[in-house]
Amino acid sequence: MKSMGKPTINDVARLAGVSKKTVSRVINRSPLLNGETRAKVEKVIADIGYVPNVQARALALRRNFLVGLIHDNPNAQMVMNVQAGILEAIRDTEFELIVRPIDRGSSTMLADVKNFLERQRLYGVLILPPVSENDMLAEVCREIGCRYVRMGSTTLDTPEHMVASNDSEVVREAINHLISLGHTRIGLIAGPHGFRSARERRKGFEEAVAAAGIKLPRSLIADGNYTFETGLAAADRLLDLSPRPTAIFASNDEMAAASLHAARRRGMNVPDDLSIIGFDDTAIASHIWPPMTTVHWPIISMARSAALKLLADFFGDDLASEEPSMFPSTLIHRASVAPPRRD
Amino acid sequence: MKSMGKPTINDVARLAGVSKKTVSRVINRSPLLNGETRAKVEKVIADIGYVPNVQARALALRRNFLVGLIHDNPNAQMVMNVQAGILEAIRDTEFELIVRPIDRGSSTMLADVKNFLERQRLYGVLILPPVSENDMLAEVCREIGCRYVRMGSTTLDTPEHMVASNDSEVVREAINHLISLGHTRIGLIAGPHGFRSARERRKGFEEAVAAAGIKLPRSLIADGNYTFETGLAAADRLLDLSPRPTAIFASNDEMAAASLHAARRRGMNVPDDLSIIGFDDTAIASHIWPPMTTVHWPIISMARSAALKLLADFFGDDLASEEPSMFPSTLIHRASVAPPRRD
DNA sequence: TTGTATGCGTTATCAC
DNA sequence: GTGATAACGCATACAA
Repeated sequence: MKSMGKPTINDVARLAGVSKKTVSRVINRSPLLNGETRAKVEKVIADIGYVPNVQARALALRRNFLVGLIHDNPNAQMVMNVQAGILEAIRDTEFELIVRPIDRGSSTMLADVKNFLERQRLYGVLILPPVSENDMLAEVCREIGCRYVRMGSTTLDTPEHMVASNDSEVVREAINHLISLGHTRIGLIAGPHGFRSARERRKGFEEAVAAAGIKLPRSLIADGNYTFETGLAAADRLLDLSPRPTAIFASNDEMAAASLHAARRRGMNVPDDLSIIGFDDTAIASHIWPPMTTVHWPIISMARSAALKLLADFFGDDLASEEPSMFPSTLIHRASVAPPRRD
Repeated sequence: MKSMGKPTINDVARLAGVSKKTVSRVINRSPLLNGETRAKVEKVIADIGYVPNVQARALALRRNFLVGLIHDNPNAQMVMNVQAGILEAIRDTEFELIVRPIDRGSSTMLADVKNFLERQRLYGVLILPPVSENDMLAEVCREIGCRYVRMGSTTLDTPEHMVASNDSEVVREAINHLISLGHTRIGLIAGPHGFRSARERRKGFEEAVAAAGIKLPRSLIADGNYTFETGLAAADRLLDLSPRPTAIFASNDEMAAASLHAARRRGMNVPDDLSIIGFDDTAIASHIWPPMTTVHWPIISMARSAALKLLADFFGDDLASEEPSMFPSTLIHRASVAPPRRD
């Protein structure tokens, strides 16, 4: 009896009276296999509790059954949501999730990622914004032959490599809502330059304002960095203006929460003295007081779908490859918006 | 020239005129090696850009260079913080992080984890609360021979397998602070039964109240589940009481934020009508208005330290094994606490 | 449909 | 100190 330790494919083959290759075929669901043989092998596998060795398999296949998540410090809640979506997609499969944060400013970023992908030989990677907007990164994946799917705020790649939302459109809708309520002095807290999502959201804002024939002084646009602190500074700049804006659209929830914070710090009332709309619909939006009107960004669904796309040829194309590539965001009405106060 | 694709250990051996094993010794820093031979091999490695194949290595060593994170749905911010801490510890090493959420109610949980560990052959795993409190899980790790470090709110294991905080102690301090301000009707929103952290925090609360000679009607303790929604319900129950509590200690920030939400929904003012203290010091605590007094739980440091402990024998014991096992939490004073209003 | 021989790239054994 | 050879456990090519 050589069956020390964990049973291997050899043990199964010996006990079932077949060759290793046959066992291998059973495991990999080869279609051309006698039903009886298959049943016999499967019984042995179940009996002795055989589990294929992933390392050996990875070596032979030159490929791991790991899904990578590449991201560059967007906010915590978003990364968690994405992870939740991916994990939902790979639940009950043999895939596992490996997390890889990178430093988008770093000059060695591309080389780092390349190194990472070559070393780990992942089955595929999901790339989050904002790094997902970097075309060279996608090019690296293609070069190496690593599957990839990018997430973003607008279409960046072909459908099988992309899952996107329609940010500019939904922001237009949000701003129109403010305008229809009577707001004309609306401030924008923009996201960081270079972020496609920031550009798209700003574009939607500017288009809506322009379409309504409202002229937009440059001072009503304050730059933020998607963080609470920069949001606070931007909101303060906006609220120092005279006349003050009666509404603020912040390019993400953190900065929107910061606007609320800044307003209340000055003793202002939301929404009576100031209406606020955020973007993302993260937990904080519904947890703060008053509950905040915001754009629901279907990040979990997007991530799940992206993961399914990534695994399309594993699942056999039928389902996964038909995953949608566009996920419309929607405006969620809560309590941080009201008509402007009559002066 | 057989050097297609990526260079292997064979290429290095051939070019350097030595055997594979010698190259292997260089890679693994074997002490018994001629300095000249080593230099020669290292030059070739650098010249052709050889990188060891992790899959082959994993197969031969029966062990991967992966660190696992096992957790069961604590809040998002906490998981992200832990990931940040781990990633900080393994930055610039060959280790990668693999994330594994599990279902603590599931009857197959232990088997699932065992399966996961046996399949992936991780270098080690970090276990987050509340599952970290499950001794059988640790036993599974030991059985399999997988390194592990548990995180928790009190000592659960030997120092090399444990990183803990002193929850009951710091909660006592927090409650004493309320009492010193003149509060005598203090409500507790407890965490879920079965969570050690919940028990520790409740213990600290009860001890402080008892020590001050305050009698604690059962009605002043409301059960929550560490989620915003259950916090909301618990806070409502507390605020429906007559007389109302003048202060609430919530066992985590989410429930504390919910208490603030509930109070403001009734038109109450925080801290004038109600003082609130939370636990964790997650982002929401400082982002909401008023900024919330809470207990800072040094989760990132704990996670980093836990990861270093896990990698202790890889790094060579000197540094990592001296990582502290106890991380004291501290009370952060912000604006959600004030003396009780005179009736 | 099934079996045989061989490769994947590393580490371990045990000689020299 | 160093090298030949055998694991490690699975998949692929090609035969049968």
